[in-house]
Amino acid sequence: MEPNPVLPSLGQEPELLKTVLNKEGFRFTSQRQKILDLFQSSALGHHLSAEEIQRQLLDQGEKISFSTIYRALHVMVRLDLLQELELAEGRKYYELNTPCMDQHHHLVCVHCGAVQEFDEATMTQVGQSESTARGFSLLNCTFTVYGICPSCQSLLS
Amino acid sequence: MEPNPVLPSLGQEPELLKTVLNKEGFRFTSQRQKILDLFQSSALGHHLSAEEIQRQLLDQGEKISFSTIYRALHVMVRLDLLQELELAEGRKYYELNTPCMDQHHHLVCVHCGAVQEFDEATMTQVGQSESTARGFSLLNCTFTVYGICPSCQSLLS
DNA sequence: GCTTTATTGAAAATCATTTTCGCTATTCAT
DNA sequence: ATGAATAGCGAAAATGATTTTCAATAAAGC
Ligand SMILES: [Mn+2]
Ligand SMILES: [Mn+2]
Ligand SMILES: [Zn+2]
Ligand SMILES: [Zn+2]
Repeated sequence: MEPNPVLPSLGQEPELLKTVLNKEGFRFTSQRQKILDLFQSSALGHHLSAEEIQRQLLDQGEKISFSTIYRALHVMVRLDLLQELELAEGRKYYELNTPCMDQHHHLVCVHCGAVQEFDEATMTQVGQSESTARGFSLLNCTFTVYGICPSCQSLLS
Repeated sequence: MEPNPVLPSLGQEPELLKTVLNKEGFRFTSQRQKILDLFQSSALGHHLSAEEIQRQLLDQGEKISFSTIYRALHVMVRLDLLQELELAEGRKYYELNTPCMDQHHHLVCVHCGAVQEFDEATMTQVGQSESTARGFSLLNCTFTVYGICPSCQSLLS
């Protein structure tokens, strides 16, 4: 559960989140700051769903409604602070956004839901070349590998 | 709208779908055959949602309920006849399954929803090596590139 | 400070998908 | 073929994550 030391500390200081929000006509609120803080303080490589965000904030004494959580997530995705992921069925996950060049990808255990991250420069290149080859302007690309993790393999065998 | 000439003609003859179903304890029904037929007769590279399946069947005079469509889709995914895709928000798409080695990937226009397919052997290799390196048993991997297609670019500029 | 209006929380709405249940149709043994 | 056992069907209700509504609140900017 260490704070992420690698990423630029956007929102680490309240100043910055407010600046980014106001630049686009959004308002700074304590709820949005708390949600961003949660991402900044959660373990590197951890992905949060709306439900987990609400539970964790509640654990630290902050009661925030789902409407507010979902609205905050959408705003932060639009501002490129967060990235939305479709790792598992039924719900979306969010993580701090990493600059396009350092994009990472995911290996998901379909049995227990464990997620591992990996970098692969090749991916971004392929995504880039495929999209330009067809005249698309690239927004982002996701590479997700589904399998069964070692511990689930031993449980199932 | 040509029938797909490349894939093995599973279900092209009623015999085969029945065989595959019965082998796993499922029953052959006319609804399941009609749904599979729809995939076989739709254009290569076309992806169908449950709603589109119902509409297209209705257009050809076959009324099938959503419960039946969803159940048939799940069965056929379990039997490896179909593959489930998460191309766009909010709904799932299905397509005839291609053998693992010939897996293809998708380029999606986030504005109009247009989908293009591309092959990229590299992907499967990376998925394979990443999963074995971490002790995962690989099930499948998806590479999806999001962008804006040429015609939407000109509309928006 | 004061005005404007974006944001909030609670509750209701949405909407793709799943489940329930009584009836029908397929399978398989006779 | 015939019949028993039961998987699958359709209609309608339920589910569950996400979105919207709306009255009250609180940022932003002058
Ligand atoms: Mn990640
Ligand atoms: Mn495809
Ligand atoms: Zn696992
Ligand atoms: Zn487009």
